Amino acid sequence: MARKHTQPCPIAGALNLLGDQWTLMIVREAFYGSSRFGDFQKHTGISKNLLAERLSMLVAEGVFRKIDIGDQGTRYAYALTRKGRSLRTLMVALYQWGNEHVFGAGAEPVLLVDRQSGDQIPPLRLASSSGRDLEDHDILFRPGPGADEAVRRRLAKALKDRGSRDGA
Amino acid sequence: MARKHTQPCPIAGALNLLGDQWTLMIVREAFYGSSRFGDFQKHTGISKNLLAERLSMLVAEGVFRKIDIGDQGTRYAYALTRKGRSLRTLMVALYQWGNEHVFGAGAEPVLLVDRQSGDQIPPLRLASSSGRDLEDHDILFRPGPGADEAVRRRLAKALKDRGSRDGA
DNA sequence: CTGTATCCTTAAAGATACTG
DNA sequence: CAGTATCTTTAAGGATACAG
Repeated sequence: MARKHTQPCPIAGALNLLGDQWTLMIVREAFYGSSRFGDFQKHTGISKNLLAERLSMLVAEGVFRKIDIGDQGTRYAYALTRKGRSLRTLMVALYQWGNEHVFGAGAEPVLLVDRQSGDQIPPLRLASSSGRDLEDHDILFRPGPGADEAVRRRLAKALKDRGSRDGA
Repeated sequence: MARKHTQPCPIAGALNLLGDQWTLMIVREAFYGSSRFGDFQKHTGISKNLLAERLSMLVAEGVFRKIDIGDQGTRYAYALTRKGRSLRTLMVALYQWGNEHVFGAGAEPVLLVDRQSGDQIPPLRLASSSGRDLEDHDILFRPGPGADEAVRRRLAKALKDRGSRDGA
């Protein structure tokens, strides 16, 4: 990561934590059941240096917690916290996009299956509170309580740009 | 990007394209309505060098398409393709995770709102084909048609690891 | 306006060796 | 096993100038 984004933006904020080649690979491994330093290293191919730095960052950020599992402090386990487990949706979105658009139908490397039914998990569905399907056009970006002036201006301009685009 | 992942894995594949600090910021700008080189540059703060390289990569990968808008080939627009627009779900997952876990309730910089109802868009819901909510525990990772031997082995081990963890 | 070409600086990644 | 410490290499990022 060359530089951190400073804008108050959920995308920028999430990318500051997760936006590199390794972090989400480590999280993936955790979903696969890895919990030990060596497991993460072996399965991702990351160097020990980087892995140590990323894990401690993720622990500091509350995505993993580090658990001492005895043997006079020479063995530890890394487990996803609630915050880490809540990356589930993001991971599934990545799986589904990668399967469909990087590898394509018939070449999917990993399928997500519902344990109970054995059926494939259907694509994440973007829906309104009433359950209606939403397209790009239906999504509006509004400043939230954490927005600063710059974000407000940006979103106001976005509204205008998209308005004219949709009119064209 | 230091190195591309080589494993046949949807996460690795998606990360090869999107896993850096800038690419998804550019995509975000496109969702906000930007379409011009200068717009992307101004709103993200990326350097011209990098932006040119990223945009041409994204065009080559079919995420954007480049449109000549006259003026003897000195003006272009970049528009998301269907592949690019299908990043919508991933973007929403990032927005929602960033809002909730990076900024937190009451400090969300940008809210996603349904244009028709004006209501906030509810969290993406991970559900089975029958509509049942799915937790981490319910997701099984199965080798797909594009899996190689390494992936099959990895997933077999994951099944075992998670099995024993769930039993503990 | 939309880039390309260079150059320069910094930072990330990788290898190796070592420690509790 | 789970790291830390160092060193070297490589790549990414940024600035500036220039061109169609």
